[in-house]
Amino acid sequence: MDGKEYQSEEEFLKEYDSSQFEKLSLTTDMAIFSVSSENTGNYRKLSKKNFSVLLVKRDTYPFKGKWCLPGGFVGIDETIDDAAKRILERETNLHNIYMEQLYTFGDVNRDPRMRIVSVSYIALVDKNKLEDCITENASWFSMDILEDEKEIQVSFDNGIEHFSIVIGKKLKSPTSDRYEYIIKKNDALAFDHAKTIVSGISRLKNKISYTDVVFNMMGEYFTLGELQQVYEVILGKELLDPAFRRIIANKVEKTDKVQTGGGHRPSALFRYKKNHE
Amino acid sequence: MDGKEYQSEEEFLKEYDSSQFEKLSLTTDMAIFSVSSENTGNYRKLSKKNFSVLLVKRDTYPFKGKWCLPGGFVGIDETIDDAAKRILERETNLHNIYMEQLYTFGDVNRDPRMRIVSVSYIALVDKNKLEDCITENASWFSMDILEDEKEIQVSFDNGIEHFSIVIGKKLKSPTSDRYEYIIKKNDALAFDHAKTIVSGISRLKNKISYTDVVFNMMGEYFTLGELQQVYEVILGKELLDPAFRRIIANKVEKTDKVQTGGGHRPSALFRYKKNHE
DNA sequence: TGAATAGTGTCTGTGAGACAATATTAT
DNA sequence: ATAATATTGTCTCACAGACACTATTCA
Repeated sequence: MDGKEYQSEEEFLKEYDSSQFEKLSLTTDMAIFSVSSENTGNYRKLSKKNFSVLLVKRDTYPFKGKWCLPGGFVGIDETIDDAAKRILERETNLHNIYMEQLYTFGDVNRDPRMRIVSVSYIALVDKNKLEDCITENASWFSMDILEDEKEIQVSFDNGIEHFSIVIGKKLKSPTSDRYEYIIKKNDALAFDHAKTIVSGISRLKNKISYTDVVFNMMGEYFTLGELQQVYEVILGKELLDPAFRRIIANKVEKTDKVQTGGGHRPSALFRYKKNHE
Repeated sequence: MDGKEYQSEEEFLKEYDSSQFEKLSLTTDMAIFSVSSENTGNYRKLSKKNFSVLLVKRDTYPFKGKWCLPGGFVGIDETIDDAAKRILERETNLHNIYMEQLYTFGDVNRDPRMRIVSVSYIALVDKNKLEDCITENASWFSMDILEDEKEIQVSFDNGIEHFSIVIGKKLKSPTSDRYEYIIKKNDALAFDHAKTIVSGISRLKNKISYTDVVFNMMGEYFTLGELQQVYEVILGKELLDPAFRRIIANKVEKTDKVQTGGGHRPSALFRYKKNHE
């Protein structure tokens, strides 16, 4: 595959439809993220929030019984974005979901059936609409993430099943921020989707601090405490109130609505301010 | 392509090899960037630097006579990264080049021949080795970039030919930093490579400020003035000396070599410091 | 009343922007 | 001597981290 030398671009391109370059199958897989809430029992306390991902149980070989990301094939007359959108809507029953291309995985043996290249996406779902998008075989898993210099450990839990993965990280180059991920432990996730999930988490974690993507996970109205919890759960660390409020100050606008009933001072409801400076 | 409803994941996956999902061709295209130098005539002055990209002239249809990014098909038994590396080495005669995946372009009609999806990469070449990698039909073009809120204009020049493109930008979502690019003017570049180049420029422009990727474009030894020029040319703006030196202070280490002969105070030669804090 | 969250004030240190000043060379 | 770059000093202002304090609700 590698040895042949081409004398010119012309010669090379002439071979574009030769049998040397067999066509292959293309799929898209989506890491659909949101933040789930869990009651604490204490009426005063806020609900515990969990960074969550939507997984689908495979009931056919290969990887029968394992969990995987929602995905499907890209049609020959269909844009990759369109395919991703189609799959997203089929899997969540929701529309107008935020979605962005993540990475294209192309290892030769990532699918045992045949050569399949996967263009992965991340998608973000309103945390108040988790219930609306549980279709057959799909389930939200909360994720507990432990990360250090060398590896990432993620524990998944959907209330019934529990499993965890360990992924090693290695910088692709000392000059870059790109990691090569190596699956060290994975009993429950199909294909290379463990890598996709970890890449997606990393993308979102970065992006939350320099874009407004979080608001795709919020309802129209939200309290700042709620918003802060979402930041904290994604970043995996606690934030100081005043600092947090400074950061998001010009991204949101206060409405005249308030939220009461929590056994504590009521909180103002805010709204995302589009086109802020 | 869109209408069919699947009762289950199983039913869906059963069809994985059905004719509904025809296989397609996959290529990779590379935006290979570097910084070229141009003599100023004045012995005192530093050479003028230009942000540059390597283009290849097509001598076959479609787009015969147009310029395009180096690229080629991904083999059925070949990783996408391997294909990219193979093409990069074929096109530049250089090894150990920095390379990272950029974006996967999958519009249905992006290639007039047939459905071809392209996984694009950016690559960065040592600015002292530009001459080493001019193969047949390939040429370095310097780029003059004018950017505002709505569009990007890039003028290309290789000393013989000159042309320019205009690309409109539109945020894909108000919450994101992702742009959709629309080609407004393009007479000289084949396929959708104008978009690829603009995406690549944008990626590099961002990445230069939070990673060390610049050093892939520098030789082993360099002066801080030279390094600053490279930053300036990529960022498209001038930097203040003290600020710049503060930023890169712990990324580089001073060597005992100096560079003289410039009609001005000699400059210390620095080296990239790997594993800095 | 007290537990819990909501919301604000302010001190401090870090770091970027800006400008000024000095150093050193080849012609 | 001069034009050009090399290099360092320092002032100021913006902003993040940290901590303290006040406000308000409901079982």
